[in-house]
Amino acid sequence: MVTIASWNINSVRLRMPLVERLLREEAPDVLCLQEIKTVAELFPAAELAALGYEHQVVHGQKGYHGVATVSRIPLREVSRHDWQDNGEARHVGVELLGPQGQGMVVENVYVPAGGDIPDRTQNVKFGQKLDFLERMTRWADTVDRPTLIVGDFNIAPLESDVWSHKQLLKVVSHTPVEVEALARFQDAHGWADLGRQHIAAPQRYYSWWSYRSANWQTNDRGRRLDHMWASPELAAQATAHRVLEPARAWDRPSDHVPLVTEFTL
Amino acid sequence: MVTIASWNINSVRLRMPLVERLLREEAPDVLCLQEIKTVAELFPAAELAALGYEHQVVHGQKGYHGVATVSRIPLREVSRHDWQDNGEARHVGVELLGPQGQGMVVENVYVPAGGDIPDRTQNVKFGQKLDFLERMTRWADTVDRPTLIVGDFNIAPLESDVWSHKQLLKVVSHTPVEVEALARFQDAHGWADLGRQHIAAPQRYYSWWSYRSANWQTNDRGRRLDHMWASPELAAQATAHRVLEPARAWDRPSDHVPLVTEFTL
DNA sequence: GTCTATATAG
DNA sequence: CTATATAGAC
Repeated sequence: MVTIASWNINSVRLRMPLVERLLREEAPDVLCLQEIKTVAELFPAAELAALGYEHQVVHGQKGYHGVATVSRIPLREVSRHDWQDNGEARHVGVELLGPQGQGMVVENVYVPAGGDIPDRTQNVKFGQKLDFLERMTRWADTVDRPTLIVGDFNIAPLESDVWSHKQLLKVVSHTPVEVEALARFQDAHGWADLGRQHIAAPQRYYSWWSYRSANWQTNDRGRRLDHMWASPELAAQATAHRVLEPARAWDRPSDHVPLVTEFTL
Repeated sequence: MVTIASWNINSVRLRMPLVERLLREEAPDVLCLQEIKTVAELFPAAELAALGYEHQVVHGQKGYHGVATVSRIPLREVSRHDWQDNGEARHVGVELLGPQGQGMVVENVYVPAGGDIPDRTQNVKFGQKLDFLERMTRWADTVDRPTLIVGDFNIAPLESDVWSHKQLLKVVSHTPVEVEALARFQDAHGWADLGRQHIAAPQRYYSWWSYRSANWQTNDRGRRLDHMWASPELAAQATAHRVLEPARAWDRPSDHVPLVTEFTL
């Protein structure tokens, strides 16, 4: 069995106590982090190694974005895509090497948030987000081996992925143009949405609650921005999937919670 | 008996836990704070009142400087001198009104640091510091009732007020021109230096250790920048004086430690 | 080194 | 609201 987790940590240095808690409580074999907000030199490599996650690939940048995949299973970096072509660190791909993971490819991605206005002409960031998705779709066309892609997609595609479909139709992350772009990406490889494979729509499923909303626990204005998607042949081996909602209430939390999937490989 | 404390707190909002600890451990009747670094609206008035310090005068400003005097004894504000004439909040004077303090005047002052270069022509801040002291001296000429002046004077006048007289002769805070300006201020009213009245030179007496010096506890490169000076008739009633050095090692400390003096009034 | 303010991002 | 980076102050 192999367990893989994904978490937008919103500064890994600030939240190492939370990362440690996740690793102790869930003990995933692989953890994919997004928004590490640090360069590789300042990544808490030693602490993670001490916790058993000695295999690490870090694609960081100063202050913003940045992704890292750490593992108890040996792995090697196989790609670093820059789907925006602007130097931002938003993806790293690895291949698991151990007797367990055996050749499985894990793509760790942090899709751009896309700014506030859902219009290419008024908001360049929105255009960049769509461009990112389009280039990622072209890449997906070429994927020819069992692959898992996880991370913060910054899009909640389904109605039950948001607290109010109607009120979020014009809010970046849930607009039809984004949902359609994500659907094209999904179709390009036939990705299986593992989250919804285990927690089927229209069940409530959120992975992110804004810091700005005060009583987030009561109001529950969440969105499912984080995903774990698998090649069809891999999806059949995903035996369990958890959304660690309690992590949103941990001390000084990330605004995202971890997702965990178990595979029988 | 009346106990009066003075402390450059270097942001009162950030260090309220330390202020609370001081108030619980020393229980002074009056606490004079410097460098509160906040406007009066954001001063932690309610917390201090809850600790028994319900009488408060706050002369704050946004981000920089700012002084406040809080007390268990009733008091009234009697002055707010702007000895630099630039709008900075560096002084507030109060009169104690209770049956204990009875008419004692407490002047709370934060003398400008003065920049790095001890030369008026090269460094305007150094000139402003000297101007401040000169105007404060003209004011001292007029003091005609028992007065205590406390605060961060930003000058260490004696050789034993610094870790190395020789190495600090050209360092702002211990230059002869500053020491002479402070001596003129002292002579203008005949202020008694209560610190040195109780811990006589050449004994070591420091109230400040720079954040920048790494092993400040071992190297002990301190300076006596904080003072409590009294009118001659009041000085005779100062029965005890303490320098709370341990406070420099408290969690997330100020770079200054509190001074406490007890009076039999 | 440790603060505050500001700008930018999410 | 919660982050990071930077500048200025001490």
